[in-house]
Parts: sequence; structure tokens; C-alpha cells
Amino acid sequence: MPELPEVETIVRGLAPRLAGRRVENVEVLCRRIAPRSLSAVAGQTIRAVGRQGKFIVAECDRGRLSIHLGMTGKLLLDAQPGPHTRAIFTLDRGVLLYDDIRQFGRIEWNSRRLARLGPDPIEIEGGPFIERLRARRSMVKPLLLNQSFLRGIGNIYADEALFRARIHPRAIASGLSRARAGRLHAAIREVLLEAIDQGGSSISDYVDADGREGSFQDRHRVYGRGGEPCPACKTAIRRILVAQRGTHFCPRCQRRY
DNA sequence: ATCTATTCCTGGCTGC
DNA sequence: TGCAGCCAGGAATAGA
Repeated sequence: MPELPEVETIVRGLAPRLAGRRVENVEVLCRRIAPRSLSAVAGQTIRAVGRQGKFIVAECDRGRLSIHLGMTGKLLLDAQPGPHTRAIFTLDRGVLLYDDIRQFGRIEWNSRRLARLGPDPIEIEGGPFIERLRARRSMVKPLLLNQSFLRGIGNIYADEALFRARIHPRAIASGLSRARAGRLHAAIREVLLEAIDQGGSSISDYVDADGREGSFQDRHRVYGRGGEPCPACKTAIRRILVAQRGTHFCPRCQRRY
């Protein structure tokens, strides 16, 4: 489940190798993942590759190609097509494959979705973050997952950041003190930067553009650890549903108020 | 603004 | 060993 750190890792690997490449041909093997308009990319040169939240964005001559990996999407450079290959970008040198088992990913041309994204959680400063957070009356975890609130946080890093900030996932955002909101801001930055440093988290089957796994999954303190002792207080980590999402937290360390 | 529920999809797990 | 049934979950969507 690629979130910001996984996508950042992929982009760091891809950017230097895709910049300047000309897309000779695009073959879409799965209609649900990519539209017909994708053929507009053929003949254009990729100028730069970057990240916007969980989107990989390739700036081309006359527009931008955006790729959202969903749950199981992978971009693979110079690999062999397999049963889950959904799109094939033939380049002037090499080939870029989009593989996706569950088909939750999307490839779009000049996507309007990018304009609706909130600020980057690493770049936003503490002050604006605190104001933004305390203006909302929803539960804090669903808010962190809302991409128009912040871009790039998913289920893993929401749980990990809330644990580090000692905030209950069902706490109401507007009810958090400035000090606690500030701790959450710091925790989000810290956990995302550490995860990027570790090449992301490989759970289910995430790999980067060269097929390499990340190692941050070994440092998850609560995510996927229901029943295990809290690393801080040894209380059993609980797994509950919050807004239909599996949510892991320490009932002793993480308080609503 | 914000909530809940539903939909998409399939590999991998559970339980018999 | 085989197989049915369930589950994970990002984001869009509908409806309250």
C-alpha cells in the first residue's frame, strides 16, 4: 500500500532515469486503469518526474501524466511483462511497466484530481498545520487520511504518527490543544522522514522501481501489531475500526483529550 | 462540513 | 489436499 514514503522512494529511483526519455508508444491492457486519452503521451518527452502526495507525476511536453498506485500498483523499469501488467510505456531507451494486481490504481492525463490535494505533510509549517487541524470537527484519523486535508498520508502512517503523538485515533481534531496538535505535526514529519530514509514499508508486496523492498515495516510500532505489547508501556495494542479502516493504537498511551 | 455505507478487486488467509 | 468464504483498503460516491 504505497503511501507518501513509498511513492517518494519510487520517484527518487525513477526520476533520473526517466527525465529526458521520449515515450514512443503506450499500450493500455486494462481499460479501468487508464483511459483512451493516454495515447496523447506517445511522442512526448518526459521533462521531469515528481511526487504530489501519493501521485507520481511525469511532466511531459504538453501536459502531465499522473499515476496513482492504489493498493498494489507498481512501476517497473526494464522488467518483463507479467499477468498483472496493465500498461506498457515503450521509451526511446527501455520500457516502463505498470503492474497492478488489484487494479485500484489509476493512470491519468492532465488529471483534475491533483488540484484538489491539500498541502504536503512534510512541507507544511507547524503554525498553519495547527490552524488547519483545529478548524475541523471530524475525528483526527479520518482527517489525516483525507487527501484534501493533507496529501500523502495513508493508513500505516496515520496510525504510526498518532501513536508517536500519543493521540487517540478517534479524538476530535478541533478539541486538540495547540500543544497536542503541534506534537502531531512533529510526529507526522518525523515518521514520514524516517520511513523515506528506510525506503518505505514493504507490506503486502510493495517494491520500488528496481524491485527492491523497503524496511520501515520492521519499525512499525502499532500498525499490524494488534495484540502485541506497546513498545512504550507494554499494554496490548488494540485493533479497532475507525471510519471502516483497520486502526491500531495503544489504549493506554493514546488519549482522546 | 461531516458522517456512514457501499463499491471496486484479487491474493492470501482461515476453517472445515 | 481442496475449497468456500472472508478480508485488506484508497478513493469516489450516494445519501443522511
